[in-house]
Amino acid sequence: MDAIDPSEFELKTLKERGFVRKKCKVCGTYFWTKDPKRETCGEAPCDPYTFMGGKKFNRSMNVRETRQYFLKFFADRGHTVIAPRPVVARWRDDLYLTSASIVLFQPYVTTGLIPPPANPLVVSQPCIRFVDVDRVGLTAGRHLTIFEMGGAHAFNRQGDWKYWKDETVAYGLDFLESLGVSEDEITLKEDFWEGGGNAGPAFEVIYGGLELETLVFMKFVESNGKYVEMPMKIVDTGYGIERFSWVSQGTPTAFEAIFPNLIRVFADKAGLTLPPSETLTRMTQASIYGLGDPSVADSLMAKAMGLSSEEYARQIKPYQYLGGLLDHTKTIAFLLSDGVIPSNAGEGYLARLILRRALRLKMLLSMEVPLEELVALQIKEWSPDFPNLVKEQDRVLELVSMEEQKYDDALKKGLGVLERKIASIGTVNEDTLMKLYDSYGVPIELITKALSEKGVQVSVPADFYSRLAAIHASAPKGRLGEKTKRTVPHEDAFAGMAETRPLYYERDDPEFSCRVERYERFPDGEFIVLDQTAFYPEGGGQPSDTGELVWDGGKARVIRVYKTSSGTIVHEVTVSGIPPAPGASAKGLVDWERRKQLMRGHTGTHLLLAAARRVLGDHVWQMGAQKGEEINRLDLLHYKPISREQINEIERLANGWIMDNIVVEKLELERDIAETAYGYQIYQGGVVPGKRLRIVRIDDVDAEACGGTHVKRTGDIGLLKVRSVNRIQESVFRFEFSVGFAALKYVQDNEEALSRAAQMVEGNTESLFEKLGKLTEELHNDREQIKSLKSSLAREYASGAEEISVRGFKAKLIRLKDDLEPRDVAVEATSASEVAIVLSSDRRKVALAARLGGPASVDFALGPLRKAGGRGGGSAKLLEFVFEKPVDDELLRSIVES
RNA sequence: GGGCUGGUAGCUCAGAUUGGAAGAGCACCCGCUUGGCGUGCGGGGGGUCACGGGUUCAAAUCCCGUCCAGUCCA
Repeated sequence: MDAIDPSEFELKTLKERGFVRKKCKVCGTYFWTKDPKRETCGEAPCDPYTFMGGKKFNRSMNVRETRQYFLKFFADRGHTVIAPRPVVARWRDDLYLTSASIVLFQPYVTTGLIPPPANPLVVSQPCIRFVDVDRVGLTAGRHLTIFEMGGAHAFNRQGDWKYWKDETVAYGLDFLESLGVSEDEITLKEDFWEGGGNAGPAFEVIYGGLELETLVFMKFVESNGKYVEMPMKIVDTGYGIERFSWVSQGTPTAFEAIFPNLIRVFADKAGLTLPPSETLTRMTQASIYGLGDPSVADSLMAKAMGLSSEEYARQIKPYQYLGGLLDHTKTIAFLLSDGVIPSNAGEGYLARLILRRALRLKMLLSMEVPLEELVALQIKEWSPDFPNLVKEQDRVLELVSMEEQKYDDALKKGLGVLERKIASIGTVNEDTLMKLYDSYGVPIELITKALSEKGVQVSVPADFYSRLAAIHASAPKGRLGEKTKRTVPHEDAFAGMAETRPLYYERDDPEFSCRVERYERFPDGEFIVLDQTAFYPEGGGQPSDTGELVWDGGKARVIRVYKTSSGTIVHEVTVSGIPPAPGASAKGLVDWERRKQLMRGHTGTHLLLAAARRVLGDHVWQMGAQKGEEINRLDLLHYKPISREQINEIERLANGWIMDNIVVEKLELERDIAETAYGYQIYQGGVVPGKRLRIVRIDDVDAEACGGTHVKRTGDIGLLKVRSVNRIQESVFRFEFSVGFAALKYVQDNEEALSRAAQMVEGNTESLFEKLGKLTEELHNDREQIKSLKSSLAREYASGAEEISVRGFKAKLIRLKDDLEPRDVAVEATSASEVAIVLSSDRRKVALAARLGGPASVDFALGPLRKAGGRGGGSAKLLEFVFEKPVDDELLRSIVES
């Protein structure tokens, strides 16, 4: 963004209250202050922290009291309090975590498509951000991965204007004043905020060196990479609940303010005595150096505190680790209880990342307690305000303990590799260090610790991480275009056409009448657009319908059907006869057996998902789905292997609902009504755009936002049979299943296969496995027998063979008459003589072997055999050669006897 | 979504660069040692070198694919 227009910040409120605009002589930011002599913006590190060392507000509030105070302040000023949402942003497909309160309203409220739940409104929203995860602890609690954002929002549009900049700034200043802060101590930094596709000018409200509020005037929306002004003008404010609580309590660091009890419990478990307040206060003062480059932060902070690096490491670092651990364990509790499953790929990696960071901090603090116990304490601490935490407690704790076990295993494995490396070559090279980290997941500090314990001098290169990043960056990029959404062919050609009226929702009839709007022929295909159609266009994992179109003088086979973003449905066809003229009336006929299978599959998918959630738990989430005439696919999120019994139970539940023949309702609901009635789980199949949602509801079994076609009653599915369940990546399981006739066919095919297998082993299906067990055993025994027969046969050949002398060693010259491997016979024959020369029955293969452990060798023959035209080679003890033509007996003799 | 490792005896792993007669430790079985247990010594059983192709006279080893597992990054 170019420089912001300064007039954006010239507000009546500020001028009336005596604020003037200045430029910070340190960071160059423009800011507003009542002190005309002020030269710096007020925020650390341009200014020192001054909010510590005593209570600066007129009241002391813990986090809950701060939240309540904040909500009441805005409720008293006409704002409606709304409930916070989960930290996992299920209602969005572009964002994973709730990172700000405005996230709740993007994109549909911010674009004006649907009205806000109230206006103006206020919410205290738990938010998770990982951007500053490196600084948590280092900055005394200024940075956290989880925090509550107090958001006061107003959504303004022409004809419905609430309030804009002046009132927003007034509220911001008044809020601080209500806490006893004088306006003289406040500065407002000019800023430009952007996120989630929106942007606008903003004020950062600074007190005592700390940013306490961000007041954003959202007025731009991103369009084709540029920001354009949008009709809606949104007040988007964020009040740092934890920071206000911190300042109000006057604690040395934020951790004591946020976790007044837990900090002591955690410290106890770590056997750690908390440093005296004065020390911590000095640490917080010095922590402005934690805002810069993290790699030098510690040495700068130690210097600022007047401590040696040893004293700093002993007194200060453990406290920072403790703060990090307090923060991380809270984040873990919230993340996991909202349904995130730790994983090595995809979104779950974020959860694993924070879990492993917590485990590392625990290690650095030499805490022996299981992480599970610490997370349980967080759940207990926060569940009065967030009851979902305790509801999901069992699963959360199970996941935490599984992750700790997993990490333990990984580290043991990695450190074992390191140990063996040291034992064998005495040291490790940089490649091994990289591999230990990249492939085994051993953190660098553990590697260095293990090395120094072993007394091995290896320094980790300073550019370790950047080299690692370079390895990852130089890796070839994956096939592009695979991820790109399937687009409508020649979409441009159909732009601007009217929406096609879909008939597939309102009627269940393969036949329909229509009018041809357009016919286009391109080198790669022919396309027809109709005024209305019963052909379902592909979408939501359901493939498009096929069928026929007939008009006067011609007809067409419909191969595939697409829907453009503007709602025009395009039929890809092969025309025979005369192409249709625009305006011609036509008749359509959908391949109904196929469509019926697809509808059964789609409704079946909903039932299977619902059954899996009943059997495995509410955390189960759809990760993808694809319908097909024969086979349907459903990928589900789950954190441990799914047993045969569970699969059977899921199948049984789904088929029970099928037998109950439940009505499948299709409802049109307002988005927020649907969300309230059924929860965010309506987005299992993906987030659907639009103001109103089509909800497919199967009594109290399942309700999902879905644009697909469904059967009328569950009984129409007939039968649902799971064919296989495979883990396609960690924590994602792919169910393949069939419905209706395809399911029946699958069962029949299986039966057929089983009975054929039984026939092959000359048994019946009952005795099949017993029979197979016997056969396997026999096979094994026979193999052993063949082996021993071969060796006795070889010994027989050896004993009957002509004995000659080769290089002074006793040798046997064997000519095989059977189809035996010369090599095997030669090896075997060395038990009878020191050297064996074996010629195959077709006289094209020669093997020479010398007895192991003896002085004899056969490498002398290498040259002559090669000279004679043989291809082959081997070792001093074993040679093997083949010849194009049968080898002459005399030639062989001359070679070996020479 | 992308990258990097790995899969060899019941277990932990070596062997893989440089293709040439499948290994070690632990566990198991037998014998000796001992009053007995442990120990020590000696011997033994146990292998589709994940699976499928390819290259080669010859593949655990090299190449391609599949499956399974781990890990890092976004």
